This record gives sequence, structure tokens and C-alpha cells, in this order.
Amino acid sequence: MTIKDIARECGCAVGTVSRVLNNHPDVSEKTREKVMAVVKKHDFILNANAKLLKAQDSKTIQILVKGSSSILLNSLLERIQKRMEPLQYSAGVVVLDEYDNEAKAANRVYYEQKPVGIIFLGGSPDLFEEDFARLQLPCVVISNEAKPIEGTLLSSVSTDNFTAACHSADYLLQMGHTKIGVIGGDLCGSGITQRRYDGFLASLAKAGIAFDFAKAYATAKYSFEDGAKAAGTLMERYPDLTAIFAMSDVMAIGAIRRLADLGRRVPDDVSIVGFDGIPLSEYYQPRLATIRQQTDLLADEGLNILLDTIERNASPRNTFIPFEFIAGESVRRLI
Amino acid sequence: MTIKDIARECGCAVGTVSRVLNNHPDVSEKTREKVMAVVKKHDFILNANAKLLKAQDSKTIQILVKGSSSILLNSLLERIQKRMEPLQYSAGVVVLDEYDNEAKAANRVYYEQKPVGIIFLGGSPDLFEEDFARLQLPCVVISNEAKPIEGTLLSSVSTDNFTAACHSADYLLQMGHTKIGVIGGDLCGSGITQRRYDGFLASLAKAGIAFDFAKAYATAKYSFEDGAKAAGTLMERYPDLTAIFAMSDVMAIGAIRRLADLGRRVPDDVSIVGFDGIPLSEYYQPRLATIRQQTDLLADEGLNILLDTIERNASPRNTFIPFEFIAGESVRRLI
DNA sequence: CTGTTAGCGCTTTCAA
DNA sequence: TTGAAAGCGCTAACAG
Repeated sequence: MTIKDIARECGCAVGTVSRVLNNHPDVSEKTREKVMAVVKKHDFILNANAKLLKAQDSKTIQILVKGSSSILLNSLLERIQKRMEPLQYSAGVVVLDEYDNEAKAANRVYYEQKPVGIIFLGGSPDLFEEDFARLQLPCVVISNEAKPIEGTLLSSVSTDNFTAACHSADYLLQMGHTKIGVIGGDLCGSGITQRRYDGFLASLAKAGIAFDFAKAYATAKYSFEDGAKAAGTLMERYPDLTAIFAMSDVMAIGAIRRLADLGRRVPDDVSIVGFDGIPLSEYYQPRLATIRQQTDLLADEGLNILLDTIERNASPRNTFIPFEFIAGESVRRLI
Repeated sequence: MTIKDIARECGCAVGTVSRVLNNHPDVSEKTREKVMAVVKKHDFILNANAKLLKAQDSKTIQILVKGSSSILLNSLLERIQKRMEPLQYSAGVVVLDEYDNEAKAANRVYYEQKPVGIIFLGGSPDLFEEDFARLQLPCVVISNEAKPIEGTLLSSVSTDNFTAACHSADYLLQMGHTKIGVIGGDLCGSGITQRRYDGFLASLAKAGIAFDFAKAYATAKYSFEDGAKAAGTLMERYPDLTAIFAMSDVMAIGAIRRLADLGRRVPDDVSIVGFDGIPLSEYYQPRLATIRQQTDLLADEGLNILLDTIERNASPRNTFIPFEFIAGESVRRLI
């Protein structure tokens, strides 16, 4: 089934069918109806490849998701797709592996899909600055921080990870904790881990408390399992700690479970704060103390900035969305 | 950058460049090297649209994911992508809305991507049998049950939901529970809900226990929030129940949280079993009694069947993967 | 308002 | 082993 078949069956030319299917105004109502009838009858759809082969821009916004299993990213994706439905743009989703170079992928997607904009979920522009620099179309990184790159149209919307981590650390300090362990990501990897760590350290430094990395920092992937393992490691290396700062809720929950298995109750024996504020954090027992990232706002603002850049030539921006601190039930007051 | 530009720069014809880029054997080593040098220099990639416009089959397997936020589906997706990496096929992912018609989407994908096979995650062929019937290429539905459709190449790999639900119900009965509430999906919707319900009812019937739908069945979406709400509803309508059969772990956890807020401890006051066996189920407090669906096996077997159909013309099959019952800590023995 | 036609970038025959 | 050229299905410019 091609546009040619439809044209033949309608007794008109391919150009006419194309015009009908693309809602061009210069077709008589009668012809339009005749064509649509045949199209409906066969459930005909235009071949997107041929279309894109011609097109200069496709009225599509592509969403590149890196690391499909993150709960946070999934909420963002869902929200963005919902928000885009009523818009004139259609959405495409490309799922990338944890280890792909998202900027290279974006260049390929740009070339093949000719989108009017690209949304990155879970990418780190810092790592691929050079490749990003080649990307000459409106882009926005959502949830990861990005700094401006000269000569690009790259925006970012994120939570202020540094300040949020400060906030969590301050809270633990206020509650009387000074022996604090950290369960965090690999510091060579994502910039997010680094920023959260920096915020945490800054607060401790301000309070005049030293942090012994070798003893008190356990590296983990962002998973239940690794959170649990890290908690085990931490309790061995630093048995008298009274609190743990976990860099994600998922890690925190893994840790709580392991602590329970080791006979340490949260928050009675050990206090813990998480990060992200995923829905699960308020359904867990105990409810988690955490930093809630406002995913809906992140998604909405990200999309708004992108549309601004696309439609009104706005300059790229790097924005923070306010976080909320949730006290939960997983931290005990010591003093 | 097109193949033409490359050809000009190499001083050869486009056909030659095409042959090099597609690893055809009939190119002299010298030419191949010359071309590859230029290609590398520009990071050139073929335009996939033009390629697909010509191609008959694309050595691609497309994965259609319906309802991107399900944890179970995400594990399946991750596993499939990992398993496909070393294969000669490349994987494409299409994310569908909860309310899309996946068979129609599949027809479009078939036409546009020309895949050699399609994997459905989270679709329900029962609902769109007619559209599926038009799909003349190897397909497999993973995790949802499907019955054979005449004249198609549609396979399915799933857990035996009926038997698994029987098993859970039997377990509750063995533990002395007879007043059992159900938190389940909409019975008009997915076939999975229906099968789990049927299994549950069958066990109760065998034990000679009546089930009062109006009083003991609370409908919920597969989310924490709805699970919690449903638990509230159930406790109002059926305050003396001693156990709850929840059709997913996520619902079960929502319910446990709500029960705790209502002052009812799990398992001391109310017992609960979940379904799916997501990783969280063993990190929750209490550990959840649940049916573990073996996602890795589901994914592997699904892919195997698909490859069999593609490469060896195997007939479509409808297979079950054994489930595991996990006793957890969320059910108390009454007698 | 409608028909005709030149490509979009690529693969693949056919000739050389 | 290589070059030339015919399309794949579609859009848009042009002619009528």
C-alpha cells in the first residue's frame, strides 16, 4: 500500500493524496472526502521513512532516555509524554544503554529523525562536551545539571543537587548526628554524585566535622542490591556510625533492609536520609527522610524551555527547580 | 554529509561507498581502506531513512513496550536488550501509551522499520485480535498470555497466572485464612487480571468458600496509591477480613502502608500476598509473600522462540515459564 | 483546485 | 572490481 495505490483507487494524482494526508488547505472538500474514504478503508499510513527522507524538519521532539530502569526517569518520561499529547509536536523515544555516548546518539537521531528539538533524560553533557557542541538544535537536559556550552542551544533543568545535599546533611547535624556514613555513586562517573558529595562535605566542613572517605564512603550503583551491600560494608568499617546519607532512595531502602537483617533498626539504631523522593519513599516502612525532586515541575519546565527555544528563539537557560525536604520517619533525634 | 559527498572525496562512485559500508566482499582492499578513511574522518553514518526506504528487511527486532512505568516490563526490557547485544540483529524500542492499540502500532512499525520480528511487552492480543491477524511476521508477546491466532506467527511466553493465583490462594487457605479480600485490576481490562481472579476463585471454590465480590473485591490500578486506597475501601467494607490477595506487589505495598496507618500490622493483624516478585518485594519490610515471575527466563525464552520462528521457520508457540512462590514474611498462620 | 515531476539518500542490478 | 542508473514512497514546486 503506497500513496500511489490510494491515488489510483481514488482516480486522482499522488500529489492530491499527499495534500489531503498533510492537511493542506488547497483541496476541494469533495476530493478530500473521496480520498479520506479510501484511506480509512485501508487503514493507510504514510511511510515515515520516505517522508523523513524528504523533510527538513519533522515536527518531532525526540526524547533520549539513558538508563531505562531508573524510576525517576520513568516518571519524567511519562509526564513529558502526557504533556506533549495535545501539542502540535509528536514525541519519539530512544532508549540508550548506560554506556552509550548520548551526544553521538543525538547526532544520529538528529540526522535521521530531523526533530525540532531533543530532550535528554539521564545524560551527562559534561562527559561529552565536544560531541554536544556539534549539536546545532534546541536541546534540554532534564534532571542532570549541565553548564552552558558555547555556541550550542543546550539548556538544562535540574534540582540543585549541591544545595539539596547540604540540606540533608544539615538536617542530620541538627538532629545531633556527627558520625555519618555515605552511600554514594562512583565519583568518577556522573556529575550528580559529585555534586551531592560536595554539598554533603560542605555542610560537614561548616560544622567543623572531618570526613574520612576511606572509612565512611561506600560506593554503590543506584540499586537496592548495591545499597544493601554498601550498608554492610559501612557497618563493618564504621560500626559506631549513627546516620547514613544515601544518594538515592533506592540505595537507602536497600540499606535499611540490610541494617534490619543485621539487627539494626531504622531509625532507632541508625538514621538514614535518601534522595529523589520517589513515590516508594512514602510507602516504605519507615517512611523515608528524603529530598523530593519535583519531577512534574522538572518535566514541565524542561519542555517549556525547549518550546521557547524552538518557537521563540529563546536563549538556552540552565535552571534549578526547587526541591522539597521530606522529614519522613527514618531519622531519630540524638540530642 | 551524504554518501555522495564521501564518494566525491574518495574519487569513486556512490555504489562503491555503499558496498564498503555494507561490508560487501566484492571491493578491493585498497578501495575499502581509502573509503573507510574518509568515512572515519567525518564520522559518517548512513541515513537510516533512505536505507529503510529501500530495504526489504532490516535485521532489526522491534520491541513494543506498553505502559513504560511498570517495573516488571522494565526488567524484561533491560534483559532483552542485553541479550540482543551480541546478536546479528539490532534492537529498536517503541514506547506506547497505556491506551494505544498495540496491534495497529505494530502494523505501522512493520511498515516503517521492516523488522524481522516484533516483541510485545505488556500488550494484550485478545483485545485486538483482528489487527494482530494482519501481522504477517514473527511476533512474541512476553509476560501477557496469548492464545494462538489462526494464520499468524504470534507466540507468547508468560507465567501461568491462573495456576499461580491458585497457589497463592491455597497458601492463604492452608495458613487458616478464610476471610480474604482481593485487590485487583479492572476485570474489563487486561486478561491477566481475569486469569488471576479466576485462579483465586477456583481455589476458594475447591475449599467450599464463597466469595462476595461486592464486599471483598476492591478495584485498583497497578500503583502504590491505588493499592493503598483499595486497602482502605476493603477495611471499611470487610473489617473482619484476615488476609488480602493483591494482584501485584506494588498494590500490596500500597496496601500494607495504608493498613499500618490504620493501625493494622502486617502480618500480625492482616496477612497479605502480592504478585510479580519484583526486587522491591524482598527489600520491603516485611518481606512480601509473592509469586515470583522469572523475568530473565521470560525474556530469554521469548527471544529464543522469536529467533526460532525467524531463522528456522518454527511454528508459533504459547509457553508458560514456571513461577516461584516466595513465602516472605507477610502472611501469618492462623491455625 | 489538481496533475506532473524532480529529487531526498540509499541499494542493487547491469555493464563495462 | 568498479561505475552508472533505476527506483524505494513521499513532498513540493510548477504548470495547467
